[in-house]
Amino acid sequence: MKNFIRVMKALSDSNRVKIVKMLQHKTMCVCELQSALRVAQPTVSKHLKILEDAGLVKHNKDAQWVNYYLSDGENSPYASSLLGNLRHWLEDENEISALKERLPMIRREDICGS
Amino acid sequence: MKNFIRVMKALSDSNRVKIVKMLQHKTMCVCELQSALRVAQPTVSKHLKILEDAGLVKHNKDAQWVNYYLSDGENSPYASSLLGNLRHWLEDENEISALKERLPMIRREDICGS
DNA sequence: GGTATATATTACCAAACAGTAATATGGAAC
DNA sequence: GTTCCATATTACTGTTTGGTAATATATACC
Repeated sequence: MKNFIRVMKALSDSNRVKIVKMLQHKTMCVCELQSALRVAQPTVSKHLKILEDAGLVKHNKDAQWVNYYLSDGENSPYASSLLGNLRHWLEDENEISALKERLPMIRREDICGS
Repeated sequence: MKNFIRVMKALSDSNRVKIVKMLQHKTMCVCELQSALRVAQPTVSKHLKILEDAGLVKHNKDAQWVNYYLSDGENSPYASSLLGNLRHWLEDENEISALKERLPMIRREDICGS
């Protein structure tokens, strides 16, 4: 039950859902996500922790950057199923497609290590 | 997006998930749900409103009782999908199976109109 | 009509949550 | 070493949420 609730809660916030939808297109570091969502950096870090605790995303370190990417959900059938559904869900939402269009312009080199 | 968030939020609370799992077995009125969950009556009513707003349950009136039952999710692909998954999800959880065992003993005649 | 009962609504409280600014951590580059 | 930069953590704030008690609504029964 707790794991199920964790996944549902993680997907109950629009900024976290946006993060998942963006990570469907590419692995992103924190500063790229921050730039895409236009929120403060600690806010992004906190959201990522919640998504990771729910088994929805993972990360690995690349020098000073931390790259986040979608989990395959191997450890949670709930995460796995929802991630699968989210591949096609919300594709037509303006909030999401607008983000998707901006994605190619959001590059680490232009934002962080300027 | 708003509808998706509404469904996720609705399923982010263990008492609401329990209500859904119980309604998989039978239509129930508020006082039966209250007795099963052991919470105050307004708490149940509030949870039911949240579930209904998300398109997960429906109700109809039967004299002074209000019977709640699972929606078929026709108005929300998210509700529909989650309700489908919840048919088999959480079946092995102690919290859920304990409730299920008590279900036959929870009868409107014994609780409300005593 | 009046009373009893099932449910919904309101008003309120404590806990959880999303957000921020300030600070700490840790690796890269010098 | 020191400095710089990306990220995480802490401390705090306003808002949301789950819970309750008290009250309102609506229907059944007399």
